[in-house]
Amino acid sequence: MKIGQATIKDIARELNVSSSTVSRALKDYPGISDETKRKVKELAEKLNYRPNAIALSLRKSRSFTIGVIIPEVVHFFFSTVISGIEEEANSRGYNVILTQTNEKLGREKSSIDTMLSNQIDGFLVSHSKETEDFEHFSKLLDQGYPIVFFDRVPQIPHAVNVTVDDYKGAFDAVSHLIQQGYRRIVHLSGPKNLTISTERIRGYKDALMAHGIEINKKLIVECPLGTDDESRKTTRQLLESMEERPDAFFGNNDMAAVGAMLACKDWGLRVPEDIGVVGFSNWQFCSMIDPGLSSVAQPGFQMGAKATQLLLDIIEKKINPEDIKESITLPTELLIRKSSVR
Amino acid sequence: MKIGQATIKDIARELNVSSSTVSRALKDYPGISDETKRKVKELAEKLNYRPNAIALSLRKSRSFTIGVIIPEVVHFFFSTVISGIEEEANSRGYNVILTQTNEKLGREKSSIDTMLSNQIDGFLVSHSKETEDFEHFSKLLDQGYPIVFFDRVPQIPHAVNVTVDDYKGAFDAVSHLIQQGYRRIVHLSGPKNLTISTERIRGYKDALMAHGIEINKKLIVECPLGTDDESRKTTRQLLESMEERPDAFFGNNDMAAVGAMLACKDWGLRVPEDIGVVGFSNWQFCSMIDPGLSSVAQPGFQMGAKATQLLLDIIEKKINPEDIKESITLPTELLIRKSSVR
DNA sequence: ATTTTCGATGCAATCGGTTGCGTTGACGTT
DNA sequence: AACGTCAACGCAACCGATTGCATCGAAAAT
Repeated sequence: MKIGQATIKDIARELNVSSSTVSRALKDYPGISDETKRKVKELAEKLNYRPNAIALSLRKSRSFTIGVIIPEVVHFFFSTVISGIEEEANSRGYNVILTQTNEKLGREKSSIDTMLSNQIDGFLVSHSKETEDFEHFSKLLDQGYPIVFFDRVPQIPHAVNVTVDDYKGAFDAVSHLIQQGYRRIVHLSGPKNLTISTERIRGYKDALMAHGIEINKKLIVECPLGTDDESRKTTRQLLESMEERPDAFFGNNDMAAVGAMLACKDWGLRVPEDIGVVGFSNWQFCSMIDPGLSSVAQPGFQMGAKATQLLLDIIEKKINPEDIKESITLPTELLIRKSSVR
Repeated sequence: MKIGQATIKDIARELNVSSSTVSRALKDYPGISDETKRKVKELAEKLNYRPNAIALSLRKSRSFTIGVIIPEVVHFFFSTVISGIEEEANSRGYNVILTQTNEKLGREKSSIDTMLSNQIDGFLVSHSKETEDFEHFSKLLDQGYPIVFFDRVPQIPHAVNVTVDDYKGAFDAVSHLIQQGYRRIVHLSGPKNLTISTERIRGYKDALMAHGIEINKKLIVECPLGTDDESRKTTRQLLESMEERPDAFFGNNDMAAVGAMLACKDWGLRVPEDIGVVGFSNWQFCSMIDPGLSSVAQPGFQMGAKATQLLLDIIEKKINPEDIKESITLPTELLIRKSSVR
């Protein structure tokens, strides 16, 4: 494109050979004289020749591009995942095209459409909060398109999923709170239609049960947005309405945990003396706030890299998606800071 | 691609017409009978036909894809910009392909190469910290490729740049500190080869001078990494070594400001009573920490959207880059929180 | 009845690169 | 001299869609 991008034909014309010869010379095929190869390569260098990837894509029906569909870019965890994706894809010679759904199902579907038009070689998907029906994905899988889901994974049999160990992360976090002597532990949960949310709820419940603490459904409060403002309000209402006040908060994410922490401070409670708080994700700010926020670290970069690695292996037929029986689960790690230690 | 993506030829064969007829029927060209149009569209719908964007790109020498080159994805400000880019590009029918340089000049150059191979229609660039020579960009401009630079803009005459008003942001921040009675104000600056850094330094100096305070070069300390750890150490050293201690910190970014704040707390100083702190960027965590961090907000989303809008207008020849005389500057806004008010 | 007109459609080149197969000519062999 | 061998290269089809320029047949005009 543009004025002056040299093509194989330009080289061929200049050297009075056919374009096939140029093509073969550039790729060191046998059956081309060294002399010709030399001349072709020289001229290619001089003209600053760059193969046209579009033409190649058309011919090979391969674009060496993968499509990433993600709820939000401005999100510490997701941006970390993107970084991992970008690194791995780049090192294996693939491009990354990116769309964010802003949590809208409609944009998820239209993203798929434009990506299909662009002949991408495979999808990396973390679905939106609105997505409850996964047919638009299973249709793609049936048609044979490679897809790897990460973090927000759908309930589709035989889908290749990469997640972190949400269950164990939650279990560890809540166990830690219990060991520190907290008993009435609130879980500020995520939307119930997300597997990550239900897994964390499961971890929360199991940790309580493992320590002989009865589960009180009133202590599981949904914070669908996951913002600090939302959880701040929710927490205040909770403190106002409950006869016996909670003594700890386990947030589905760090923003929710911070919101709870701020609400408790507003209410005159001290963290960690009166209230223990643990978050999930280990966002950057956890170590910057006072007191430092304990949090369950999720390896976002590794998740992106691993998902990409799987996808490219599937695309390049190095592995068969049907051989992957269960979800890939990456370990989480509880990082203990001041907010939960008394 | 893949098994079963229908093409125009499939439709043509099935209907016993030529592919030209199908192409024209789909686009409602005159000269095709209504009957044929109906049949073609019906079958296209049934076969779930999607035009092959790759073939179109080859034919038109246009890919409807723009390339974004950015230092880091995991960065609140840049991810916000990406979000703006993605929104604007998407709404105008363009794809976004993304690469991060991780602040490496080499990756900046290789990104350009692969993007050129992929026939992208234009570039959006924020250059790396390593980049001090801009020839690889000016060469592209000479060849006629549309480029819009944002935030980290190069010193190339006639380049189209989108920045925020770094100078005024810094000027306002420092003026505010002075008004609050702080006098010995340290500036934790960014790398000197970035225009954004030098502009902020200029704003810092001018604010001091405007209030009749002498500039002390020892109070301008470079924090090239811009991490909280780095500035925490730098600040500690500063507190240890100076005979007359500073009473305020203006950070080149929020991380640096937080680092300073933490170091001061470690040192037994109170914020804002003993030390005033102002950051730059207004990251999410500014309102979550205690005390809340005053900061200069930069409109990242708007910057991304504006830069994309300009780029697409140049690509579509709606505007001529040469008509854009000066840099586009977006307003900054000082948000005052507790960290700088006594 | 012959010519003109025009609606409806097909042919073939094109974008840039790849690749199976055929062609050419120099050389060696019998 | 006649034939086989092989290195070196060209031809043309192909990937999917677009588009200027035929072409064809039937209705309208003469």
